[in-house]
Amino acid sequence: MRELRHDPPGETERPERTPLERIRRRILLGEYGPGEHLKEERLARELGVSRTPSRQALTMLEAEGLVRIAWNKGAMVCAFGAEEVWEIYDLRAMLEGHAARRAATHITREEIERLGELARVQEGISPDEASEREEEVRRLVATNQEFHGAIAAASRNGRLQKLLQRTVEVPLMYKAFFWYTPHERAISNHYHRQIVNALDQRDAERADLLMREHVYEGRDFVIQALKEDES
Amino acid sequence: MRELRHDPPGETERPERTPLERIRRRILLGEYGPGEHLKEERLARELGVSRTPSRQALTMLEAEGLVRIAWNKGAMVCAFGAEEVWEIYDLRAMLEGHAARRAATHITREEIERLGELARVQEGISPDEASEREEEVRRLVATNQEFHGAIAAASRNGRLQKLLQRTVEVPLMYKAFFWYTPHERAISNHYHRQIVNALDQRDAERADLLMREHVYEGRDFVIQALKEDES
DNA sequence: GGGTACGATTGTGTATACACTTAACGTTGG
DNA sequence: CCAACGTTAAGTGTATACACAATCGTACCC
Repeated sequence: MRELRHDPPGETERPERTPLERIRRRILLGEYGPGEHLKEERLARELGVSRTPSRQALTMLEAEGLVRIAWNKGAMVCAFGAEEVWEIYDLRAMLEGHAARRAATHITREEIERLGELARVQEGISPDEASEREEEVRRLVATNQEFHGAIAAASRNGRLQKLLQRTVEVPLMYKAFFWYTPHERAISNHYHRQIVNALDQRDAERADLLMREHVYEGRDFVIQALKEDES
Repeated sequence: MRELRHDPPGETERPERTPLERIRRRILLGEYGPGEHLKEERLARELGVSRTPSRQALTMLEAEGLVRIAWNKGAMVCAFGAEEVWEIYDLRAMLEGHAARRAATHITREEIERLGELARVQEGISPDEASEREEEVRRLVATNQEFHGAIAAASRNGRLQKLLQRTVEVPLMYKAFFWYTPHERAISNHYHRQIVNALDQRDAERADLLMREHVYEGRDFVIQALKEDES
């Protein structure tokens, strides 16, 4: 049963990500639903490792706020109610606004270029493309993440960057884009462009303002969709 | 060698805290200095457990930002330069200001009473008491922590509360209170009182403002002391 | 018939065993 | 003398073993 060499014969590199990343991904994609009990042994089996790394991954995921671990009971995927989602966006708006403010004074010209490019790319991802909706949303999420991630990086505050990663990554964010109508996408794209402009003009105050409002509008939309879903 | 019962004979309860708490405490108290390599086996020995829990504690401490773990190299206690401490206080001011702002609308009368009491207690802890300086500072830190913790709790945002815990505890490594002169203590106490007043009057804007300034002044002092220490 | 106590099952918490990596040191050849 | 290499010691990463806790079902007693 036990593998003497950790790599199975014929598979020299490790193309798969770490257990942590794989479990996180499954949670964010909804493969492990809210409230689901994540048993260490099952995870270990599914990832092809032993309980030790799977357990460690769960520990890290708890620190990230994606699962809750109760003593002698194990880990369960966090379920967020409307109230809690509101709070998370509240935090996110503040943190990301602050990041944008700092970015205005620290960001380089190349980074601004990149942000502009990302904004344009995202505008180019429209429903009338020939791709599947699933794939389209996936690209939308990826582009959006890189945009916001780049601003976090430009804040030049490593801790803020980490905090943001952990605050922004919530399962709902993935679903949110599914619900976006062309109108909402256009508005979102508008804010992205305006934010790039503000950064380009080194206008910290306005970058902060725009980012906060951008996040707030995202919140409004998610909350609304959530409440419709609950009722 | 192996203990069949986890409690050694004669020691029925477990008065000591979990490995995580104990290691964290030692880091914050400076028993494990900045940059020190925390080897899993040594920690395990010192805590009287095996490598498994000690390793898990280190994983959590990394999530808290007190320790950095490099692959196949292990954990080392984070060392913060003046630049990084500045950034941490930057975050703390924003987060704690936000918490105060939210607290102004959510806090109960009993909590306000408690805050007032804590402020008074802290004012009562003065150098001319008959206690030792070590003990005096310990009580100062405890009271101060409870004050700020109570406001975080009153923000009614669990996530914000957790973020604050992790952001606030870092500067404690620098034992700022040891350096506080009577004058600085008086100023700090003044802000505490003013914050309680603002909360009592449900003045969110002012609570935010006061808290931010309070933190900024703490930062100035720590940074100054840090730079004098470096030179 | 229902509630309780007990046992079996399942799952977590911790200890230990072993593979693999890193680095530290000593050795040898230039 | 030093540089390159092999060897060894120390430390991390992972698998497995086993003790303990929780949970659930069942049988027994009232």
